[in-house]
Amino acid sequence: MELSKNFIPGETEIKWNEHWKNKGYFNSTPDDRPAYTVVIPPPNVTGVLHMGHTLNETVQDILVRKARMSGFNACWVPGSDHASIATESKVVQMLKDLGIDKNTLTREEFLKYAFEWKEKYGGIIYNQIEKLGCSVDWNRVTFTMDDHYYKAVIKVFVDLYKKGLIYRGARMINWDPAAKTALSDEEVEFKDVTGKLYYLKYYLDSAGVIPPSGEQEGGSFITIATQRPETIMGDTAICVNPNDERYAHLKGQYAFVPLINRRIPIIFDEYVDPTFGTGALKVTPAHDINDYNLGLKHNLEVIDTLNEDGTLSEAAQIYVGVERFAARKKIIAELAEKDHLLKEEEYPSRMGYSQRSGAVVEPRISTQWFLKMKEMAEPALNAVVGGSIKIHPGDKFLATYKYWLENVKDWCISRQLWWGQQIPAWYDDKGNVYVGETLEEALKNVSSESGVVSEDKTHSSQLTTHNLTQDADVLDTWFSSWLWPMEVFNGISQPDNNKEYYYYYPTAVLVTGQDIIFFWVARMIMAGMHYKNEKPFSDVYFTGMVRDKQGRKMSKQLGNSPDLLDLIEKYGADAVRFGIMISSPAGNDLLFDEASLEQGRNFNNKLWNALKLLKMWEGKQSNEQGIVNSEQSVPGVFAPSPSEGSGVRPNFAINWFQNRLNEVRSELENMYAQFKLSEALKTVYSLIWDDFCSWYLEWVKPGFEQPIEADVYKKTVEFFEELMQLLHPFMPFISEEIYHLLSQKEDDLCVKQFGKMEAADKSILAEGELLKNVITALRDARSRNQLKPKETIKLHILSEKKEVYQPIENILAKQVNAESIHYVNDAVADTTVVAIEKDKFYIESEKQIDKTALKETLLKDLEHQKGFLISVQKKLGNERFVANAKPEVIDLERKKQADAEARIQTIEESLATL
RNA sequence: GGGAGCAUAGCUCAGUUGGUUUAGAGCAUCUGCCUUACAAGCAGAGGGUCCGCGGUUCGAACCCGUGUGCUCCCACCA
Repeated sequence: MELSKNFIPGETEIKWNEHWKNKGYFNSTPDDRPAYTVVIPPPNVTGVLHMGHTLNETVQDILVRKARMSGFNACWVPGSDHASIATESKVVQMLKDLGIDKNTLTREEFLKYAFEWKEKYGGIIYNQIEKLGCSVDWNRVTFTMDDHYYKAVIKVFVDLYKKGLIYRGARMINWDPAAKTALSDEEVEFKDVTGKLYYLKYYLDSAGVIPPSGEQEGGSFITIATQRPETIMGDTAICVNPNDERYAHLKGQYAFVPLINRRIPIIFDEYVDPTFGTGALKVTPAHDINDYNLGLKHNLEVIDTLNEDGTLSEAAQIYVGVERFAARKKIIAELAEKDHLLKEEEYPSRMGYSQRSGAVVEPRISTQWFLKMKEMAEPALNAVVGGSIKIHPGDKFLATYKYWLENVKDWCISRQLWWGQQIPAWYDDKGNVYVGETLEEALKNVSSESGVVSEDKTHSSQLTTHNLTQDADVLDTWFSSWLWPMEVFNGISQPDNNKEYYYYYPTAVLVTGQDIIFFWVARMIMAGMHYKNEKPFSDVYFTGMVRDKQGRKMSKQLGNSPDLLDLIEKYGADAVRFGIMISSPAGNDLLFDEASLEQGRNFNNKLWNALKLLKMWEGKQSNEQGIVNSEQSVPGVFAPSPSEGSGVRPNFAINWFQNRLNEVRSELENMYAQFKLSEALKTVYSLIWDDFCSWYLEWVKPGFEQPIEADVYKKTVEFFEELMQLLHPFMPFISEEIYHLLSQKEDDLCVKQFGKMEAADKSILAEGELLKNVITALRDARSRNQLKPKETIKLHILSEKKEVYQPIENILAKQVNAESIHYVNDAVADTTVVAIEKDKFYIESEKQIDKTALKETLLKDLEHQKGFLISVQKKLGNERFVANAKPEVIDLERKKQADAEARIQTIEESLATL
């Protein structure tokens, strides 16, 4: 079989994706094995996967594949989120481009467009997930507006309403004037901005009757500082601190709102900070949460001067219909003109922006539906604080989580949109509310606007379904996503006798971004605790944010957000997965650089070439399995003395690598347990590249034109297979491909179970290290003496423990290109000497050696050793150290001392021979 | 304003309850190699006052205090 020069990912990926799918490997049904369930954080249905998703999905796939290969019934549920605001605004924009105004459509017409849009673009993310190699169960695809899911959301709403946890009321909420909907507190993002503080004159009504004219002179006034002069028309009071002597004389007085000359009272409240601004505050209950509270306390009128689209309303009297920020400019100009503007100054402040539309959020009083959070929060808090849900990495987020839940406010769950689950509440013309999963059911559950649920038969008998109108609003997207881990198994819609629900829930681990800890993670825990009295997942793994290599957030404007499919096209899915994982320290932000994908591609190539090497050997094996004696041994393969009794002769390289594998497998288990996936990948990478390719394969490599011993070949193939298995969760395609190319097989790697773990033999590993050190040191010496790789040397070893070197001398000779190895008892003249521990290696070559350079190297080493010896001696000379330190620590120090002394002696002797 | 976290090689990070050498890895850099798997490679090397200061300890990158500089989260001061 002819193998291509380099690994070609494209075809391989398609081939294995199809094969895996045909075999149904990733489809899960409950069985006797323990379940390992992961639910994907559902991406927006019409979105595309960005690098953050790529990281997320890769992490999940690694965990799921590892579990699948470790005896678990792995089930990874894919799906997508209807993302009400995001999708609706996209659809509205699409309609606009077609020349259609949403307002001219009926709800049904609009939803028809929206579903068409969803059908058209909803498949993109699924395609990307598949291309990336994600081993999800495609039979379980769930969308948050699927029929059963829709019903589940409605069911939960009705249930919580009946329990008195959901209520409707007029409150100050965050209003998005662009999307024209209410937002939850979490959907508002604050940014620092430099605003301006305007100092305005409010003339006092000393006489109590006559409104001052605009150009009034000499009249007394009170100065108010405000950032938002366009809201003055909504002012209904001026407030000062009762202890502020400057304003004590204003008790019972009134002032006039500039421009419109409305008369407002001056009130006193300790809320006002006398040291801030002028110590006097204008109170606008309709447009500021604090003012709203003050208004409630002092029974002030509420004048809403803004329309829902952010333009000034009729109530403003002036600039009606003008957009709020344009109105601000005009009002400032008019205030200045009419001598109401004393001064303006720069002022740093924070402004709230809508997470979705980017519009500046307007505090607004509005009637909305709310979920009481205190009751929901406590079990969710205990689940994490009590340790039954573990957050990774560490407990970096524990404090944040705890603080949020302890101070959580009620959740505004209604949205003035059409795309989503419509609130199952109906109203009659008397203001009564009927809540139920269906209209018929709702009729049985009438309640007054603010009242409690009652079974009022008189109402229901008089009313028919025609008299009622359903609430036009839909529910917040997160009010559906918080049921995700349950409802993907129909746990809410059909909880009874639901085998799957009991088998798969709670899920194993949730992998998500730390930015949605409140939106989603905390609320899923709430829903889980409330409806199943069981956590939704045992572990939460937070990935960091993906940034570009300069540390900037990825964004369309900057053009630094690469297209996933382009990257897969260019480097291959395995390389993309490798690249993003290798640069991804758990929980920290990741600086994305295409260079790491190149590294992944290069790694593919390395694997491919190792495969090619083995395929070359495959046809060239010696048949005398286990019979060849050491004198006739295949060059390059060391054949040590037969092990007692067995007749099978272990080979040092094989023995060493077997133990390296054992050692690394146990390290990997620890890393997986701690979700240190990036480190795990690094470990596998290094095991393959360094230990296997650079050392092991070179050690067992037969000489030119020589066959490889059949046993050795067989073992090497097994090692390679085992390495592919370790690599598989990270790089599924190439590992599966190589696994099949190595030998004919019936099974597939993606479902091959890991073998038993074996303990590693430390002494063999130590011997391997010694061998590597000797080889490296000798190569370094060669390099310093400018010996060409082809120039051979004669190696003389001066050691008290020949028996250590004899078994590995074949390997050693080959690795340092020595034509012979001799053991000596004295220094060899005119050679380069290398000292390792207590042993000396003399390199004899035809080339003249550079004594100066050699001397320099030895002196440098000597200096280092002496310095080290002093530090050790200092320690051991310290009585208190000897008295207090643990015996094993002292022994270690003594050994260090002895070693250092021996080495110093070796080096000095070597110097003497020069 | 409240809270959390970070600071180790040019860059990105490891460094397990304080003692396995005078601190490791990958990338980048430098040197030598077209060696019959791989130049997307091989071999080798250089590079660090573990942010500053103080303390605890026989012993500190690690624990404590303090200063400096970053990052994030939360919060209604006009």
